[in-house]
Amino acid sequence: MTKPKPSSAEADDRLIDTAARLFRERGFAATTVRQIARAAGMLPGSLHYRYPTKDALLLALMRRGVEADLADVRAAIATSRDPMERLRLALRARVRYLLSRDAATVVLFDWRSLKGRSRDEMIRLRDRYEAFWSGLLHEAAGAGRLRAQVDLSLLRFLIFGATNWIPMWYSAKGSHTPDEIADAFFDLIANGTGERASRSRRVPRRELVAVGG
Amino acid sequence: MTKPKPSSAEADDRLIDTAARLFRERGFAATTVRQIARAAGMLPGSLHYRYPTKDALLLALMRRGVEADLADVRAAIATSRDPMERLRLALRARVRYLLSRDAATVVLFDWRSLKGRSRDEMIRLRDRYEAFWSGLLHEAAGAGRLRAQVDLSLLRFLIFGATNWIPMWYSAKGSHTPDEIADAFFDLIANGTGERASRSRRVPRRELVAVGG
Amino acid sequence: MTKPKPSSAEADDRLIDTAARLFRERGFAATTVRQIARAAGMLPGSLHYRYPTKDALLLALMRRGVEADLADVRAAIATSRDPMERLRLALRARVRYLLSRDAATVVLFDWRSLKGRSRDEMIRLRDRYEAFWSGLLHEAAGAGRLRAQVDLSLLRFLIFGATNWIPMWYSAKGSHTPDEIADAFFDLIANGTGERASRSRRVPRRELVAVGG
Amino acid sequence: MTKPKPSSAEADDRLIDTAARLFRERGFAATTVRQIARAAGMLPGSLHYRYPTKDALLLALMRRGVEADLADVRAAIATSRDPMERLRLALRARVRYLLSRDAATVVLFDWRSLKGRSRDEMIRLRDRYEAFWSGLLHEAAGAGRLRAQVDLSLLRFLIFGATNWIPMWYSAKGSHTPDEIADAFFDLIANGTGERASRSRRVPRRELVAVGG
DNA sequence: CATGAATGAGTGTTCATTCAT
DNA sequence: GATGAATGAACACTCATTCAT
Repeated sequence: MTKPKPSSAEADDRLIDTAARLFRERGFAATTVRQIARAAGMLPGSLHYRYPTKDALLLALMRRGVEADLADVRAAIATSRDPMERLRLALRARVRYLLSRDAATVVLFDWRSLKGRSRDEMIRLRDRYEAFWSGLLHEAAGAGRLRAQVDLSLLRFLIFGATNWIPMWYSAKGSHTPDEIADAFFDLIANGTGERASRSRRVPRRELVAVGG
Repeated sequence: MTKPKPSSAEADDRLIDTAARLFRERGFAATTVRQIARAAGMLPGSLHYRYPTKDALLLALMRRGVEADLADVRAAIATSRDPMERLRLALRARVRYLLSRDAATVVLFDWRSLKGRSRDEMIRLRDRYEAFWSGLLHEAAGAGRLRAQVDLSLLRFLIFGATNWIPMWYSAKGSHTPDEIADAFFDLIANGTGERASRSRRVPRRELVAVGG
Repeated sequence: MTKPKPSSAEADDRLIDTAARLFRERGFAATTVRQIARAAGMLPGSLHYRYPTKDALLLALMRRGVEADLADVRAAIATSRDPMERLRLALRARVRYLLSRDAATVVLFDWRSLKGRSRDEMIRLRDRYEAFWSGLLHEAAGAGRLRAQVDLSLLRFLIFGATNWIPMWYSAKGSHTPDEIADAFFDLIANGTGERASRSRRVPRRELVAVGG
Repeated sequence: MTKPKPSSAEADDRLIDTAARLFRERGFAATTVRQIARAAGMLPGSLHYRYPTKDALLLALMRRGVEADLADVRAAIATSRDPMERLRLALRARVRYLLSRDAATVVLFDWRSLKGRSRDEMIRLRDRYEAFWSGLLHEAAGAGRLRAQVDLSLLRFLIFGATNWIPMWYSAKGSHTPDEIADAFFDLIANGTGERASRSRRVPRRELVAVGG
């Protein structure tokens, strides 16, 4: 029941995935269409048959990326109604996504390569994505789960920065799983680095100590 | 008493600064030497007279960058002996540096463009820089100023990620100064997002217990 | 029945022939790929599509040259079994070849432009070619057709030098055909410039005998 | 009594000699003025101070070369009045000259690099040189020392070719001195390769007689 | 007189893109 | 529909030459 010939959609996927991998490894500008075509088992002409320009390929790749990202995160948080839990789940999904999809890294680091309308579109998508996370944070703040002094905008930037940077140092051979990293970051951001007990001077606060565990 | 002609060192600086700006704006691979030369008010030949290759220019630019960075941070923390204060001052210096020097961003995002020995050298410099920050964190941990459970390595990655990402969203016209951003990040990381007072005052805060689960 | 479009092989030949002509006229280093491309009716990009570098074009051109050379000479001598006749036929073929193929002159005068492996390969081919001629000379010497005192190595160098230099002065409008030149050279080398009759008839002619001493 | 500073003439000589060596090793077009200047211990500007263009340097070098050549050969033959001996001495001087002066090889192989008037001048000098050798050969022919059938023009080309090619294979570590090579060539050309004794002894050897036409 | 920093036209080469098949 | 040979504009870089000092 396998298809005798790769369907158009299959070849498209292969192209997108190959391009995403190469763009992540070397950057968009430093990757040639020949390299992509060869790695995908075709010739430059065939690549351009599917995507008229290199820019179009990048845009297609990024579009898929951000859509899948948002879908993943939305699906992840659907299982809980608790604002902080939803944040934690969103963070987990985000980190998992960043580390499993080459396109994610490409979206983060190569959006400068887009020009004109493509660029505008990606900025629009990024804004939508940020708005979604802002929503999550406001949810938590509105429920009184964040200190009043916290600047939600800066908090979002901190979370984005910390997570977006993970692909720069993460190694699959390292000692942490994506979920462990996400949880550790969440704990650090939620509870801070300070010794709670000493600061509040009071009782042990076991439950909080347990959090990062 | 100004020099009637740009000295060699001045022309060098102008070149480095111009290149850093363009590399930050468009990326190393997407910037042509002609663009750099023209923006610096010279011709391609003159650029190559000073830096034999585009790669050499990138390396020179990065070398200056990391050296100035470490020097700035070291100078900033010298005014205090309190580990947490030193961390806060280091963070301030780091953020100020990232936002004032184009080369800083280039070091972060274009090190992949280096090859061979240049790449090795930059990795060595980066490791030295990370070791310095590790030292700062261990200092604080050793003084009992960080919760024992905190993974210092992940903490460092969180700090690096959050700060390294600032140039991606910072706007000089925005409402925060670099120091305010640094302090806000420091506060978030040190104290977390949770309500301190309410926590010690109120009921068990189950939701937080659940978080780490 | 002519092909409506130049086949790939035809374009290759045209390129090689054009390059050979220009290299012979101006030398390899003094010829630009643009000149070659234009003379062959194409653009620089098309030239590099067939030969990745200027060096590769030179090597390909030389390879063809030496192979055709040796093949021509081998074919020419196959019609005789007399060692001296074979030498004469080889010389004729060699001269004809030198004057009909631009690549021959390029091989002689531009091999210094090759580097690394290409150079090694050409030196290997040249050695093979010289060994072939050494064989022809030893054949003649072994058959007692050369004076015993003749240094075969120097004789070969004399023959090579005299013939290799022909393209430097030969003009198609001149009064000698390639075969006439070859035969004249052969005669001079085989019989010398001296008066045969007088020598065999008369007294010792010491002075001449002494000359070669 | 040594000069404290290199005189203008000394620097000129050093420049010419260095350029001659490099041109011989790599060819004129493949040698840069920077390489020449550096090898001569100066900077490009200083080189151009003495010779306005690279072409002018080549011309100066060649001029010196051909003049010294003719002077050497003329001096060498002055010691004898016997036409054949004079030829032998001229050949010796020519070979010695070719192997001791880089400029000699440059004159032979890089005259194509000259353009316009420089080229015309060198051709004029070359013609004068050839005329001188033609004179030597006519002298010998007029004295009845060459077979009547010998084409003096082709004989001259043979001699020039054989000798001009010597720098291509000569090695100072080889087993022959320049004079030995010259004498061997002279002997071969004067007496040929054939067995004198056998020729006069045996039957006609028609085939060989026929060869020279 | 001599220099060496600076030049800009030109080099070999790359590469996204096209188009005849 | 899909290919791959061919394109030409643009690239990083070279180098003979200039000129202010």
